[in-house]
Amino acid sequence: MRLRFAPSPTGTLHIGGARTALYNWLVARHSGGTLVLRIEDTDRERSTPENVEQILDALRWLELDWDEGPIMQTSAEARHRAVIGELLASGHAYRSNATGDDVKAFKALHGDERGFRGEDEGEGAVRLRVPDAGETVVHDLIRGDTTFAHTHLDDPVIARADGTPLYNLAVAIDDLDAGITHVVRGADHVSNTPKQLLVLQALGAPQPVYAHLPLLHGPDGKKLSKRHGAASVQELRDAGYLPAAVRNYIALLGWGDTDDETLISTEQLVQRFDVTRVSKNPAQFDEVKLRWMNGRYLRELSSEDLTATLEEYTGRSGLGPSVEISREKVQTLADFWPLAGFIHDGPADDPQAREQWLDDDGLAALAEVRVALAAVEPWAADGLEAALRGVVAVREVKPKAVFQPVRVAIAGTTISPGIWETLDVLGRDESLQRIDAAIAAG
RNA sequence: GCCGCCAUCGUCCAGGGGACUAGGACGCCGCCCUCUCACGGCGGAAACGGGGGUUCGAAUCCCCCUGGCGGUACCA
Repeated sequence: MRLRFAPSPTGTLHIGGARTALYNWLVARHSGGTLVLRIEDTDRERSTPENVEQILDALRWLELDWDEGPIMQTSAEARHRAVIGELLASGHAYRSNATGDDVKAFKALHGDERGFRGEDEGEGAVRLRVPDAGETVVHDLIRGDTTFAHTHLDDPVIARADGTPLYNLAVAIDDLDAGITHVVRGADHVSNTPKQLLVLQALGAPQPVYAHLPLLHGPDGKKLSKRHGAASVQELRDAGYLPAAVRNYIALLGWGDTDDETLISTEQLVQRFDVTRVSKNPAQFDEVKLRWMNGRYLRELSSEDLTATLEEYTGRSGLGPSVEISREKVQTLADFWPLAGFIHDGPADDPQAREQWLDDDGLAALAEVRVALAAVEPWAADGLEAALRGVVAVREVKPKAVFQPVRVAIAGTTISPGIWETLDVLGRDESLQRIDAAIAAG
């Protein structure tokens, strides 16, 4: 079994493309097949080394490897031209100057459901001759058989007038040459498939097995785009998602096991994935669910691993203690710094929080806290909690009336990790200093 | 327009003639926990697009309609 993944070289690996890559990868790993990576484009302008490298980068981040490639499709143009010549010589194709308008005119004359048939003019674009009778049926692992009557098919253009190959010719030939046995790709290609099959048939070549994946849409049912938040794996990476969580989530977009489980390790995915069970319905990408899932994966990481991941993500070091007290509160890597950055960079500036909690009552409470804290020995969460609760008891107020002013004093905002854990991490000197500063500012 | 595909909670997935009072997950709502934000726990609302068939029986099979999507390029 040989599969291929052929992303377009636009420099962005869209989520749909990522899922296609994942599914190919899962099938290959599950069956011990070979996965070939091909950068698919007949347009040299777009296939820049930078763009290709970005695609590869995204694939590597997802931790999807390949067995052969990457191969640039554009490098095979000579072969494509040879095939075109062959098709022309055998009468399976012809040259014609017919334009899109000519095709429309033909249909107006012969009826809308009648496919375009051109004349051999000896020059112009190369069109494949579709047989007048019969039909081409696409056998699909996911969708079953789809029949296309030849009478409905237009003679497709397979090469430009200058002889450069077009997509439907190029993919067919490239897959053939690469010995691809299984083509797993997006459902937007089903209508193209009969054209590719006709090329193969004209060449007397064997056809691969197809599996067309349902399309992916954004939350509004429209095409997935930046407007929906992250739309590419590069954006997902920047947004602080874990590759394992992304793999898990994306695998479930269009596929579900007989079980009702939703948290499935990649190892399990490889073991259980069955392309024939892939859904035929288009799916919507829902970042909210991905966030939830990412949080679950984040919490499964050991503190050491989480710290290392977070240090790489933020570019900071010495994050261990603050990560430890924040891990229950973040869903993505990006959530960490806004929550706990104040521990390292000093209190945040949130005037509203100060105004609300550092009023006369708050300041009075803070002053008592300052005294109580100074006596704590040793400086550890347990003793810190006891001291703070002591102040609450003496002042006979709600805990919040004491804790929030302290929080605002040390964090600058009303949201932070647990208050005594934070004081613990901050240390005696820094904590008292921040409280003093808050009292002085008030 | 034409060709083709698809149709279960708001979303993702399960159920593929009787086990369905349609199941799970995210989200939402309520309660509990609670120093904020979260985590966690418990409970709840929430779907078979419509109409015809077939059948003793249809979410499940067939047809029509509707809706969505894709293709219809000298794009990929």
